[in-house]
Amino acid sequence: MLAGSDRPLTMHEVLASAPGVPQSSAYRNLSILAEAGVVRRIQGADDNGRFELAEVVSGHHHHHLICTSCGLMADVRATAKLERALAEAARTAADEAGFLVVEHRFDLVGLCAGCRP
Amino acid sequence: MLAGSDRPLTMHEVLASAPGVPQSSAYRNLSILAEAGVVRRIQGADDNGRFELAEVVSGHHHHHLICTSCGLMADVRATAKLERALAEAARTAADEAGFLVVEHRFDLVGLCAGCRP
DNA sequence: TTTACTGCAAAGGGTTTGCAACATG
DNA sequence: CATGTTGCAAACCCTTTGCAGTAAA
Repeated sequence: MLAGSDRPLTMHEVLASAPGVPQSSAYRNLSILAEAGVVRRIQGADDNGRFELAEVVSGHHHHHLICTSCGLMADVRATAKLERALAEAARTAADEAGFLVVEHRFDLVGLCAGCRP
Repeated sequence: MLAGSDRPLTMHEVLASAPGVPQSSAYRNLSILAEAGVVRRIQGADDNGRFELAEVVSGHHHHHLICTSCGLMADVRATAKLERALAEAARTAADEAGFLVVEHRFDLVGLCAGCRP
C-alpha cells in the first residue's frame, strides 16, 4: 500500500492508488492496521474519513493544514519549539481536569495557497 | 435549545434534551444555524458528529479534551498565554506553505479523570 | 392567501459485516 | 486438512431530502 504520502488519504484516494482492491478489503485491512496502531484514522474538514500512517511508523510528528475551500488536508512537520509549547500547554490544560493526555492534535484551518484570494 | 453546555453535544444528546423534536428538524435547524455561524459542527473521537455554540456566540475560545475510553468530549478554556503560543505556532507553520489560517484547533486526546487507571 | 417551518418517511453516502470462494501452509 | 484472507452484496448508521400538513403574517 501507499501510505507514504505527505498527507492523509481519503478512502477514495486509497482505492484509486490500489486498483482492483475492493472497498471492503481496503476498509477491513485499514481497520486492522488502525487497531494495530500502524495506521491512524482521522476526519477531514467535515466530509469523509481519512487515513495516514501512525506517528510510530512514519517516524515524525506532524499537524495538519485543512483548507475549507477545496478540502485539501496537508501535513505540517512539527518543530521542536512548537512541540515543546504544545506539550506544556497540554499538560497545563489537562492537569486541572484530571485528564491524562496521550496525544495532542493541532490543526490549522483556513485557505491553502491555491484557494486564498 | 440547550447548547449552553460545557461540551459539544452529539445529535443523540441534542434530541434527548429536546423531547418531541424529530431528528429531521434538529438536523435541519442545526444545519441552518451552522451555516449562519451560530453553531459549529465538529467530530468526536472517531464516531459521530457533534454540535457546539460558535465562538462568536459563546464568547470564549476553547479547545477539547477527548477521552478515547468513554468518548467524552469536554471543553477546555484557552488561556491567553496558550493562545499566544498557538497563534504564533500557527503563523510560522502556515506561512511557509502559503496557507492562510482562519482558525486553529487544539485537541487533547487521552483518558478522562473517570477512565484513567 | 402567501410564506415559512414542521414531521414523517424515504433516500443517500460512507462504512461494516456475513458468508461462501480461494489461497496458504 | 486447517487457517486466514478475499470479494461480493446486503446491512447499518448517521445525515439529508421530498413532500404534504400546519402555523404564522
